[in-house]
Amino acid sequence: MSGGELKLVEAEEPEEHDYLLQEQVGFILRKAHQRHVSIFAAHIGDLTPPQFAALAKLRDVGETSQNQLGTLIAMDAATVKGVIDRLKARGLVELSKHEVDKRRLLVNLTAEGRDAIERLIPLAREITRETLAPLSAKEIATFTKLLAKLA
Amino acid sequence: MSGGELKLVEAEEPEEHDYLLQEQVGFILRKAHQRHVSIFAAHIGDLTPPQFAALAKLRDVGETSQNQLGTLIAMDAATVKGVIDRLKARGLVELSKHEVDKRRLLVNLTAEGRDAIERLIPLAREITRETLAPLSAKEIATFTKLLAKLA
DNA sequence: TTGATATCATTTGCATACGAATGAATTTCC
DNA sequence: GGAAATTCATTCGTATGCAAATGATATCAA
Repeated sequence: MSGGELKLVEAEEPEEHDYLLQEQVGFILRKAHQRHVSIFAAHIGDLTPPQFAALAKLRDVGETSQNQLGTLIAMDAATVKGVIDRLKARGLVELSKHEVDKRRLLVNLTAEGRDAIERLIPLAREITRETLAPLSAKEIATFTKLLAKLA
Repeated sequence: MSGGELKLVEAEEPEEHDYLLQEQVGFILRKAHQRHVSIFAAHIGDLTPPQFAALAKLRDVGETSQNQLGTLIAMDAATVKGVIDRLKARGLVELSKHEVDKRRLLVNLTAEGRDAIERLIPLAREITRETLAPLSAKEIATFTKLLAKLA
């Protein structure tokens, strides 16, 4: 009977597993993110992706509260504080108190910060290009659309 | 002349930017990863994704050196050390010295670690399912294939 | 065989990332 | 108006993640 034979074959490969880490989205997502960060670092060595995100968003929206900025770039309050502290220490952003709502800490680009982000944006375009380089133009469109659905 | 009118319209929207952070792969990749980690934590609260990855891979390959394990789960030597230290402190893995090559530190699951990973794998399946829930079956196949190309 | 290289692991330093606790200020609602 | 709930920000603790330096061991090659 084939049932008996199958059992014999299985006994010869007891290490067969039905759960493969390499196939789980979470694991691949983590690796893809790692690769992107590595590409980023190769092009922009003196700024991290979160720091760049903060500057780029401030360029978009102008002065905002630290918390609001955090929401816009998907960082919780504790994380965004550290990022802004470091940008402030480097003179790329400046902080001020909100006149009306005394809880709020306003963040804005300095002249130097504005120069920096304008200078870095072409490099950021290249980083995006290089990150997506393994895909064709059509695949890029598909991938970006699906990824956005998951984010 | 329409050229003049266009200039006027542009002058009314001086904040127009040609670089949008929300559209960059790196930024969306980071958000998608964040969402996955959040889903993971909701299902498996007492283990992080990297810790789970280490256990799952040890289940796959059996005893290996710490460095080799790091390669298999995409972690550098410094990071994997911290992960293994914590798993060892919780009794889920055990360490031993390689008999021949004295540089190597062998890592293996304990009985408790094996029980834990077997128990967690069904939850991990559900985590993968929930992470991909915004996509249809066909989209999942496409997305996974493209994501793997980027990782 | 020995000197140069390479590999394995550890440590240090820095930068996210987030939960939880805290305090200050504001808003809501009765 | 005032208590309760909410919002903004900070701090603490824990856990990745990686570069760089270091030390121990192993391998390679002249």
